[in-house]
Amino acid sequence: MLKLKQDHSELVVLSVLAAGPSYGYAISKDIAARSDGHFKLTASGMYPLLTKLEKNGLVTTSWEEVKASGSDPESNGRRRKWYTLSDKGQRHLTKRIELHRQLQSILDGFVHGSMGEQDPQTGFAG
Amino acid sequence: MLKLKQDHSELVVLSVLAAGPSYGYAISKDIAARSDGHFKLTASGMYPLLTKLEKNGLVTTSWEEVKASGSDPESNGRRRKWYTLSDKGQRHLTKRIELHRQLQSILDGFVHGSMGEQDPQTGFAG
DNA sequence: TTATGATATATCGAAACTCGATATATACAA
DNA sequence: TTGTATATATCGAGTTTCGATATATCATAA
Repeated sequence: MLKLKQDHSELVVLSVLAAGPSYGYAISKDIAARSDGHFKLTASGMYPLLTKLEKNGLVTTSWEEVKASGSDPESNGRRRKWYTLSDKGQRHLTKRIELHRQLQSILDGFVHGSMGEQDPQTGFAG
Repeated sequence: MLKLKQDHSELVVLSVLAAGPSYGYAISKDIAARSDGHFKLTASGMYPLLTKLEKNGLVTTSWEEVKASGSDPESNGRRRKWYTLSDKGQRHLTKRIELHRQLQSILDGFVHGSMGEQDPQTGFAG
């Protein structure tokens, strides 16, 4: 299990939303699935983050009432809060990715040669 | 100026020490120079980090008295605290780099294709 | 019917981290 | 003697982290 800092979480969530609107729980499952379980963004990390993104105007939101197939039409079903990447969000993501790549590039300069013998192509020794 | 989180700072400092022993101030200058000023690890970030590394046994330390060339032999000069990467520290660094590369690899999977038209080789649009 | 797990959103709070400001002291050059 | 560089270190207000907790619906099987 790899730890995701908020910075990385934001990058991943925005990237997921760049593919189309989604909601907290689905994003969480999506991240776990697409990382083979290596990344896990739990509720306590997800919702404050989504709230922050909304507050900063990077996403727009809307509620969906999820009715059960055979349920009472009068009853309130589960509620889903959908998040859609805004234009501002897309621009932010683009900059964020540029910054991420720049960081990696410089970081690699430091890391390079600090590991002794290992395959530089894969980054894994075992 | 790119922000370095403690995780990254630790990786960079350990990588610097993998090249040979150094001390706080020199490491700080080294990092600024080798990153063309993009990374800056200031005293308030550096010393707590080095103390933590020492506490965890990743580095060993020793003090050096830095005498001025023409100074009174009796006077106390400046004091330098040298940090040397321990075997445990080298093993930790190796694992840390593997983890870093694994993280990047998965992160790239999410980021890939979230930027629209741009050169995937360099990661920079402008 | 009941209980177990999945779906779904959200906050709390203790611990850890961040980073500019601050403190202290020596060395050296203008 | 004044300013800048060298050198280590802590303080503290603000932010981040993340397991625990709370609430409620839905689906399935015992």
